[in-house]
Amino acid sequence: MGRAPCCDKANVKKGPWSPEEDAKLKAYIEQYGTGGNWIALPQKIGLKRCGKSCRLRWLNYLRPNIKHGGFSEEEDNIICNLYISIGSRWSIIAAQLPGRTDNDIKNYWNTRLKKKLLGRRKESNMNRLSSMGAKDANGLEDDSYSPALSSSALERLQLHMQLQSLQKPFSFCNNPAMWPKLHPLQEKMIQSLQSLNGSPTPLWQHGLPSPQPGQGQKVDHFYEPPTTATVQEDFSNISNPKVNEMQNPLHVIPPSGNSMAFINGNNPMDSTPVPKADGIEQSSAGIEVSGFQAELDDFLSNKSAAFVPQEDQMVEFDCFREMNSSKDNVIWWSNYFDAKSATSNPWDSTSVLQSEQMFQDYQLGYNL
DNA sequence: AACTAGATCAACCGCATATGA
DNA sequence: TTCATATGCGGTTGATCTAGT
Repeated sequence: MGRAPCCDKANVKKGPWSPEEDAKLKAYIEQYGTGGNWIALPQKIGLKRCGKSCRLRWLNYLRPNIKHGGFSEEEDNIICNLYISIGSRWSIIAAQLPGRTDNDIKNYWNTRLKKKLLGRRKESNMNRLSSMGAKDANGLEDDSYSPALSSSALERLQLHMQLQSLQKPFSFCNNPAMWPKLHPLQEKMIQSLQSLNGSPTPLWQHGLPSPQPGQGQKVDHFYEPPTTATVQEDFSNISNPKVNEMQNPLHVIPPSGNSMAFINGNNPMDSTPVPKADGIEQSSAGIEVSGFQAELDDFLSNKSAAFVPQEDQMVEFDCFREMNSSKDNVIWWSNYFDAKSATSNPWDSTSVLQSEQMFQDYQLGYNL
């Protein structure tokens, strides 16, 4: 027994909207609003459309102040930074870009920005490889080790970054007043973990920017570039989920639905063969690690320039430089929550979730 | 001019979550 | 608390456009 359809598929028109349909929907909503019921809306208007389709059409195309195309470099930068930080959570990303819809951003990322990133990466690696003779240590021309930062590697890199941000779970927010309150039991657990770690620093403040003089001031960075050592530590931790979980319970916080697949112990670096993606699959975890590690080292040798760019480290992963990335460009993040009011408008239903949803995610982790 | 491949983007689909009875 | 329904979201599809041959 499947789920009941949201509408009578047989009597519902699909495909592109006609100008007449657009006009009807727009006029009705502007006059009466949605009435809080999208499903009933098409009947009221006399449209042979599914309610979901009406909603989508309104949100993505008809509502006021929608911008299409012509993404600015600043917007590119925000999208890239956010994607790397939180993954494909388009609604949250869209909430930071007034007038942009999640669908638009998603399309833009998938069709252009991603290629821009990967393409630049490929170019730079090709250059490097050609200078190295394009052969590995064994003298083999190894197709399986793509000179480009493959999408899977990028994904894993993203996972790593998410992992890092989980180890520093609130590094996105520089204002302690906004840090969520922990359950007393959780605080106790963290205290005991601190004593386990022998760390005098509150665990969850590791990696947080140093306290700034005065709350609400702009911060220079929100992301502490991982060192190779910390990366290796991460993966060694991952390879032992139990220990990992004990040492760092925050690893179990899922930042998004489509990532952190190793939460249940299915970490990407264990010996289980991973699906082949972009020719990077290796039969042995060691090779997999070394391949990815090489990419990761390579990337990290640039000190995650996207976040804390340094002149001499921006040669390869320089897409962010192209987008005028600088430490100033990540300031928006410190104002993430303040931006909510600025970017919300009565028509922008997607803005509503924003920070609440992010906190829900983290709270979910705490509730585990 | 005709064809093809790749790029783009609007729209659909199914799932997860929220909400209310 | 449970269940049904509505909503929101991200992934995917397919029609259309564009550039190259």
